[in-house]
Amino acid sequence: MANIRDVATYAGVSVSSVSNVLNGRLDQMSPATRERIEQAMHTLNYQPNRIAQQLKTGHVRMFGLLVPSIVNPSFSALAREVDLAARAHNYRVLLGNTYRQEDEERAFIEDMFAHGVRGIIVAASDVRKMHFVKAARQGMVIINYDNRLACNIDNELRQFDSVSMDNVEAGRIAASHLIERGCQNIVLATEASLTMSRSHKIDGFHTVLRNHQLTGAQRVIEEKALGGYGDTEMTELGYALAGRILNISPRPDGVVALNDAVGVGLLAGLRDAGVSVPDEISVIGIDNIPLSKLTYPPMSSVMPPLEKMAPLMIERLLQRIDNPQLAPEEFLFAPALVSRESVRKSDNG
Amino acid sequence: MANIRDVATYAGVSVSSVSNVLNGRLDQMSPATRERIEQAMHTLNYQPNRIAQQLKTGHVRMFGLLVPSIVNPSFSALAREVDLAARAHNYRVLLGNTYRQEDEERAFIEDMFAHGVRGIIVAASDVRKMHFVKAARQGMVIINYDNRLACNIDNELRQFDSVSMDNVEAGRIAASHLIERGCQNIVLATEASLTMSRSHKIDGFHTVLRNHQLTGAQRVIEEKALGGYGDTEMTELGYALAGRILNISPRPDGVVALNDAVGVGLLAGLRDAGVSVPDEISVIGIDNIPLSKLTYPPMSSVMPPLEKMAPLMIERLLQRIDNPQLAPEEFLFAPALVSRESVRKSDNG
DNA sequence: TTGAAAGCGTTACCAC
DNA sequence: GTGGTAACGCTTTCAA
Repeated sequence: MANIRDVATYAGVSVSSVSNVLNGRLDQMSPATRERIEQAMHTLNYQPNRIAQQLKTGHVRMFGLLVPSIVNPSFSALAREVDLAARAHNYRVLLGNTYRQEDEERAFIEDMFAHGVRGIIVAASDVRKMHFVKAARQGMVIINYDNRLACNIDNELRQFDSVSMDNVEAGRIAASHLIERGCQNIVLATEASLTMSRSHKIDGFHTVLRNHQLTGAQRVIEEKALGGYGDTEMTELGYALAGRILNISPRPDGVVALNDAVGVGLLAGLRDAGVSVPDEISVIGIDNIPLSKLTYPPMSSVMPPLEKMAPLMIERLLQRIDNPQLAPEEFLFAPALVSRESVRKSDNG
Repeated sequence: MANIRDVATYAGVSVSSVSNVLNGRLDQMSPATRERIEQAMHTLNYQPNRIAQQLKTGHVRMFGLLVPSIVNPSFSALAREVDLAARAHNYRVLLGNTYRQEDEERAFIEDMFAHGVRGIIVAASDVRKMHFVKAARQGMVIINYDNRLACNIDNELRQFDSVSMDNVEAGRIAASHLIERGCQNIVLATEASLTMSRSHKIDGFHTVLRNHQLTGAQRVIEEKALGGYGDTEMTELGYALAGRILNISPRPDGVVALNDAVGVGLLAGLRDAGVSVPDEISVIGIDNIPLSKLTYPPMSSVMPPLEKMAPLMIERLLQRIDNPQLAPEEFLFAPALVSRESVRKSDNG
């Protein structure tokens, strides 16, 4: 493989001139030289060595993407969009599956440093953990996707950008949709352990309840997921919750699932119990994974605008690497309703 | 960040001694020196700079993984296993989504070269394409997953390892299972365009037909997928095929889907047509994606042993990078039946 | 057992 | 406009 020196020799110029065309400093040479150099690059099939470039400049065109598990459809969708957005800037993405294990996360961060990666996107992990904070202090630009950041954290102390769907709004949209379609007795089905995004969704749900004076009974039905980060635990949880919900009296006529995986389980559980969706109970999920359009009935959901969020994350990564002084910010994206067939039609529709 | 020189200075030794402990050449120094150096590394929190190492040695501890789309569950499962296997050797995985576009594939390969990556796994793409062949010639070690390699290619000419499930066997297992459970009139549902893995599956299917004298009628039902590499096109295809199959007379009582995505669509199509699975028609898929256990009824399938295949691929990558003379080989893995509830119970069960 | 020094392929600064 | 050259952080060879 030809290197910069070969090109220089072939074109009869100095290495620095070649480097100049490589870096777009075209004002520093005559068109003729430039022509000659480009010619040489072409005939020698020259590809600049990124590693050497990097050793000089200190960075690679790569970002890290840390996800709990790429097999989780929400995260593979994220990975795809992030990859696409990164590609648009000629960056590649390094994948890390951590299963939320701290040591895997730590190892990932160390590797990113060692490889000269300057920015990473951390999905659905508590970014306040020591290793993230330390990494940020050492100059790693970190963006937190699906915020688990306390929203009231002191702005001065904020170290990370945070990009997420407005989960309060998502909870609100889901609940309102059920009510608009005529549900009178709705509940929310969730995993028991609280994360920021989960409590935001629950907040949104409660807002709607309040506006419609639907208080009173226990309306948040929760269950602890079984251990292990199996890829179907959320679904199994949803299945279990279906039974719980059917035992409530009076029986709910609508349920919002904290996420689509739970919703899919719910659908299965209700079906096995012989309850018809949406005739007897309406179900709506949150997250809109591809699977949701394939369930029976196709499940309505609330969708994060991933194809906008991923480009923003990449944009911010780029900007903050370029200018480390830039203060981290919090970005909230408005979710949208995706109406399919798991929610009853309006009485007057 | 401390560098090797800082460590050397701090420990009062030369850079080369530090390099020696870094590279495990412990026989070349007194235990005392070694001790001192390790001490220094620790107190300075030294992390060797991989980029610099790489510039010298010429390679990074990274592999590339080229997939059509990470959102496709078969490939996210692959990505997970490959990542895991790579991690076990302290390698990281660079992801490339190509949607089977040639220019994306080419760009990916170029990037891999530029970043010093020495080995890539190419999933489900025709590896005989010029850019792969060229890359191999230039020293990139390529492993082809889910073989689209002509199996009768001259061994002398083989440039790539090929690792895949034995697709003939997979087709055979699926068809036999239907027949053992009492189906008398089985068909295979597939996308129309032929790939190696598809025709192997069809071969296996035909073998069974022959053994049971079930020849005669048209038994391979195919349909062209609509363009675009949407992530649900296979499923929509399956949905369409359901209608076609119900029109066959006499109506089939069992169908093997070329892959699980098609199978899921088939299930949906049959359900919407009011046909009960497995009572009226049995369905079995091939590939065993996580989704298949969540369908209604949970879909039986034939499973590639990914958790064995991924480590082998990494192993081979490592070996062939280490020893470029090593001849490429073809590895075939025996698939296994995953019996769920979309196939009728035996008459005598 | 240790150290000095020559690269690896680039970039960037400074002379010419 | 162009060219020379010192880094960047490491590995490796060779001499001490």
